[in-house]
Amino acid sequence: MITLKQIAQMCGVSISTVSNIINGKSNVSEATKLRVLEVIERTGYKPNYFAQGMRKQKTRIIGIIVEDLDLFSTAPIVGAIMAYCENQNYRTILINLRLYSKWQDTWYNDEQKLQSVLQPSIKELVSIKVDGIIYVAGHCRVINCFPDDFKIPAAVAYGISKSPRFSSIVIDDEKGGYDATKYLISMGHRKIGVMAGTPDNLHTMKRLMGYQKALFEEQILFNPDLIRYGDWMSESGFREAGNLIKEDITAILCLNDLMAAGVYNYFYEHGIEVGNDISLVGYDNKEISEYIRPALTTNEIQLKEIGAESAKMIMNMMEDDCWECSTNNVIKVPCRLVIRDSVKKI
Amino acid sequence: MITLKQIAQMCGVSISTVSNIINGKSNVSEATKLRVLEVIERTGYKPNYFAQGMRKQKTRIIGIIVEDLDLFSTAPIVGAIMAYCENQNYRTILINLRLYSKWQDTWYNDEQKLQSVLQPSIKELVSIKVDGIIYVAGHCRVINCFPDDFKIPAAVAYGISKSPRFSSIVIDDEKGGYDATKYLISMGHRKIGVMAGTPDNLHTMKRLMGYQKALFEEQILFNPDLIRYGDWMSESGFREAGNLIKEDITAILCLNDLMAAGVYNYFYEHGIEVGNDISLVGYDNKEISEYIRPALTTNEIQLKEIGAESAKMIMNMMEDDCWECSTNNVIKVPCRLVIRDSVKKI
DNA sequence: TTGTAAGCGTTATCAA
DNA sequence: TTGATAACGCTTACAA
Repeated sequence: MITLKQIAQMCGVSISTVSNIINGKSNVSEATKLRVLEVIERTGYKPNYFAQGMRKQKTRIIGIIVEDLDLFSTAPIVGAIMAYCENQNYRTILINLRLYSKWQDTWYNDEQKLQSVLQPSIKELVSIKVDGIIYVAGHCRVINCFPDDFKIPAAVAYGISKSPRFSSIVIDDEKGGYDATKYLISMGHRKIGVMAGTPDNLHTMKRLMGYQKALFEEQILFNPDLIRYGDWMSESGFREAGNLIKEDITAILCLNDLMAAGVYNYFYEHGIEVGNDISLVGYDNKEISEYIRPALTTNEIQLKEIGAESAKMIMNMMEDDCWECSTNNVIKVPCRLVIRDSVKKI
Repeated sequence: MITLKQIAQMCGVSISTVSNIINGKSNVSEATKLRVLEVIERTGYKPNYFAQGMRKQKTRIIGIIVEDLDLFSTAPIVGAIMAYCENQNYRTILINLRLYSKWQDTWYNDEQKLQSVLQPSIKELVSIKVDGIIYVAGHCRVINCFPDDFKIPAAVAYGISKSPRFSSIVIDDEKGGYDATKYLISMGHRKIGVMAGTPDNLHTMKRLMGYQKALFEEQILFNPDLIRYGDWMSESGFREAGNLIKEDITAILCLNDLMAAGVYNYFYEHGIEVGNDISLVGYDNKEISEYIRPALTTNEIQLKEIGAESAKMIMNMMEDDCWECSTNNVIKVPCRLVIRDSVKKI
C-alpha cells in the first residue's frame, strides 16, 4: 500500500505539499505539481480511506439500511439511491438487515426483533460518521427507525418514520386505489369487488380509501361485502375468488399481482374468462403481470422514483444547516397504471 | 461522538485499559472491568471505525462488486454472501457498478467500458484494505476482473475469472442442459427442439453441450436444425416458436423462462396446447414460471448457493497463507429441476 | 494490574 | 511556495 509519505519521498518534497496538490490547493508551483502528479499517476496512489475519514469531519458517505435485499422492491430502490449518490459524488454503504431471511414474517409485529438488529446497525453507521442515512423498508408501515434526538440527516423510503423529525417517501396508495377504480368505472364497471391484502396493512387501508373515494365520486354506494381480505399470496386470491364472484360483480380490483394471479387460476379452473366474463386490475406491475394471460392491467410502483426522491431528500437535509428545525414531510410518489388486456369495456 | 478517551476520563482510568477491556484482554481487574463496561453500555460507545481500521492491519471487511444490483440474479447472490459473512463476523462493502443502468447491453463487448468503472472500484476497495473481494457477474462469461499479481484474495461469482489465480463459482450449465434433456427423454420425447439464447454465450454453449450429451447417451442423433437462437427475451421465443414447430418435434428445451413465455404465447395464439400438444422445459425458475399456464417445468438456478459458495471460498483463501500458490478452481453449483405441468408423458 | 507513548495515513495550521 | 507539526481515535509494546 503506497502512502503520501512515500510519494513525498519519491518526489523529494514534503507530505503536506503532496497533500495540497491532491486536494487542489492553489499554493503550489506548477513545476512541482506536475512532477508529483506524474508520480501519483504512475504509482496508482489512492488516499487511504480510513486516514482520510478520520481526519476530515465529513465522509461523503450515505448509509443505506435495507430490511431485506431479497425483497422485490428493495434492489430497484437501492439502485436508484446509489445512482443519485454517485452522481453527487457521494459513496454509499449498504447494511442488509435480512429481516425476512432471518425471521420470515415473525418480526413484523415484534418491535424488539427489529430493534435488536437495527440499533447496532445505526450505531455502526454513526461510528463510520456517515453524512446521512436512508432506511429502506420492505413494505409500508410506521417504523421507529430513528430516535427524536438523532443527529444525522435521515429518511425512510417505502415506509413512514415514527419520529416526525424525519421525512418519509412512500407510494401514493390512496391515489393508486383511486386511479385503478376510476379506470374500471370508466370502462363501464359499477359493481367492483376488491381482493385486498391483510386488513391492518397500510397499503390495504390506503388503497381501499382510494377505491371508496372513486366510488363516492361516481355516486356508487360502498358495499363492504365486496371486499375480501387475503395475505398477499396467490393462494389467498385463489381462495377468495369464489366468494367474490358470488356477489354479482363485473370487475375485481386486486391489491397485488400475486393475488390477482391466484384469482386468475380460480377463474381458469372454473371456466370463467378473465378480460371477458370478468375484468381484473392488479397492483405492483411485477414481471408476472406481463406474462399471465390475458396480460394483467396493473398499477406500477415506481420504485426507482422512490429511491431517487429519498436520495434527493437526504441531500437537501444535508445542505440545510437548519434541517433539525424543519417539519417532517411525507412525499408521495404516484403509481402508474399500466393498461393491458384484463379489463373489458362493458 | 463519544471516544475512548472520554470513556477513560469518565472512569478515571487510562485509555489503554479501556481498550484492553473492549478487546477482551485478560490483564484487567474484574472491578475496573465492570465499572468501565457499565459506562460503555450507558453511553452507547462504539469504536470509531476509521481509527480502528487504520490501526489494525486487517479490517474484517469483504468487498462485493456487482455488475448491476437490479439484475434478477444479483440480489440473492449478494444476500447469501452477506449472510455468510455476517455469520463469520465479517462486514461487507457493496459496490454497484450499475453496468446495465448506465449502458444497457453496449458494455457487454466493450472491455474498456467495464474497466473504466471496475478499476477505480477495485482501487477503492484496496484503499479500504478489505480482506477479500467477490465479483458478482450479471451473467456467465470469462471476465478480466483481477490482474495476475493482485495481492488480495478474490473470487468471481456467476462468472469465470480470466486470471487463473482466482476461483470462479458458476452454475453447472452443462449438467443443467443434460438433466433437462434426460428428463424429457424419460418422458418419452425423442425429437426435442431447443430455444437457445445468443449463440456466443457461455450459458447457451454449455447447456447445448449437456443437451447433446444426453441425446448421445440415448443414441439420438443430434440435429442442428432443431436448434434456434434468440436473445433471451420473450419476443425471440415467440418469433422462433413457429420455426421450431415445423420440425416435427414433441418437446422444446427453452434456455430461459422468458423465451419459454414467448413460446407459450405463440402456441396460445395458434391453438397449440402446451403440456399436451407440445412439451416445454424452461431455465431459471423465475417467478413467472410458476404463474404462466400450464406451470412451467424449469431448471432452478441456485443463486443463494452460488453466493454462499463464493463467500466460503474467499474465507478459505484468507485463512490460507499460501493461497497465492494454489491453482484456481471453478466450482460448479448444480441446478435443480422443478417439475411442474408443461411436460407430457408420451 | 495499569499507564505511557509510539504510530497508523491523512489534513490543517502556522511558521519559514 | 514549501515544510514541520499537531491532531483525528484507536491498538499495542513496553514500562511502571
